[in-house]
Amino acid sequence: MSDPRPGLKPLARTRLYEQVAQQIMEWVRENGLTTGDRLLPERELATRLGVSRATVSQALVALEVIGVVAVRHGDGAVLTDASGAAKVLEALRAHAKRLPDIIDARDALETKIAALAATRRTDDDLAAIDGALDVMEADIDAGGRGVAGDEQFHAAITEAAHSSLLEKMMQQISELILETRIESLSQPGRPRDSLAAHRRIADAVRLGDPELAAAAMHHHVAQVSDVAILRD
Amino acid sequence: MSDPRPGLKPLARTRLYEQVAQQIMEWVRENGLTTGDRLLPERELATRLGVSRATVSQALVALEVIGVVAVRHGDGAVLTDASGAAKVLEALRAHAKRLPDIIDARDALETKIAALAATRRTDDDLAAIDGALDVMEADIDAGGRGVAGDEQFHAAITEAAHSSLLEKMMQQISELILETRIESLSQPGRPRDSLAAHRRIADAVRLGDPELAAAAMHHHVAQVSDVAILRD
DNA sequence: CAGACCTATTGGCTAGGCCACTAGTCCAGA
DNA sequence: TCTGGACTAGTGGCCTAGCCAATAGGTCTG
Repeated sequence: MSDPRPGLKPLARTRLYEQVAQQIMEWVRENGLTTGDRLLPERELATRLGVSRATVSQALVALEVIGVVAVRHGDGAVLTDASGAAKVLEALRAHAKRLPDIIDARDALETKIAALAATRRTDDDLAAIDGALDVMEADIDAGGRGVAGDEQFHAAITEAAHSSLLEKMMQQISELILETRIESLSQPGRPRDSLAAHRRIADAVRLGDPELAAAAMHHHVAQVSDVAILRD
Repeated sequence: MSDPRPGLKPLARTRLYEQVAQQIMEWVRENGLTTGDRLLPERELATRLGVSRATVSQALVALEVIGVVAVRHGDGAVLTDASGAAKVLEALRAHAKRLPDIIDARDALETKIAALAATRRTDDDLAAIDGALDVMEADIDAGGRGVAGDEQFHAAITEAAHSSLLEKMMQQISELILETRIESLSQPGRPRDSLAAHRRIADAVRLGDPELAAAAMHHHVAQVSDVAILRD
């Protein structure tokens, strides 16, 4: 592993683990490995590539972060679907044009999130939720539409559900949701109704009643969607 | 290094480097470091965090791959995107792929999907669903576990919901499900029971009763998840 | 003052080792 | 027969110790 030409190469700075990772992927491609197939053991990769095991390990970390492989203690490194989260997200956006779809997805996620929040919320979570409601109310009192507080509220509820996966999925569709949310709140008289609906959700979460929370959230989403659909 | 949610357990296996990366980014945020600032030397990080330098190096590789730091030989590791600090934590957390989270998400999506399928299914959809049940039953009669039919069934239900967004999200989830091998674990040695549960869902969809369908699906997911957790 | 030359500091990588986990095998007991 | 436990081989996880290479910043010299 010696640099062939020490003379002129200012930017050739590649880490060894990058080359190793590249070679591994090349090997995978050449041998036509697919999802679920197991890579060679670290020790063998190390000897075959003429590097130390630590470097191979770094390469696997890189591949793992990228999402190409999953390294399993005591078992080995297996290939996972090469279509990373980025591609999924893109596909998501491409398919997400229809508003009703967005509403369906939002209902699915937020209803469950509300139920989970009711059972898992900590006191801190509750404080955050109440804080969001205060922000929303203050804004509405001042003549605003409470958009910021609305967003903050849903973020707080999501946080209180303590489920990273659901949180991630909510983020994926959050921008899409924002549009419908703004439209809804721009209807006269809506902000007050919306605030009340949020209060009902918050109360259910406070009580720790998952079914009530889910029902309240479902009602809220349906209410908001009404307007969006009418205007569609 | 405390898990925020103790009650639920086992799959929390995180690599040390992930924790190290999280702590580094946390430290960055606490000290208000921004783009261009230099991190502590690897050796010092190692001693401060009580891990080996190799592990710190792995963490830096991960952060480098994500794109938040650039490691410069002889100089140090500098932040390239301080704004990404929050995202990193979340990405790493998401990478932990905890089983309970996946179950939560699956429940959220499939319940809604079942309800939608009940209201939107066409006759063709229904035929596909019944076909999947037939496949499952035949397989079980032949001594199999009906895995293929099971997959087919859920795909048919998802199809019947006619929501491309939810479908995409389910695809995302199913990848995770496969990775954590829930599928294999979730075969409760009693394929007949599983078949019966599927029948109940199909019947509710046939009747066009969204609430019943949702309830049946929820029960099914809960049943499957129970087994997975118990057997772990 | 400008340039060459040290030198401390830092990352890059290796070597070797021990431990923990996984899966398969085999054997004893119900 | 079948279940469950012990054993074993193979694997990744992480550590210790060390040397090499690059960088930055000082100091020395002309």
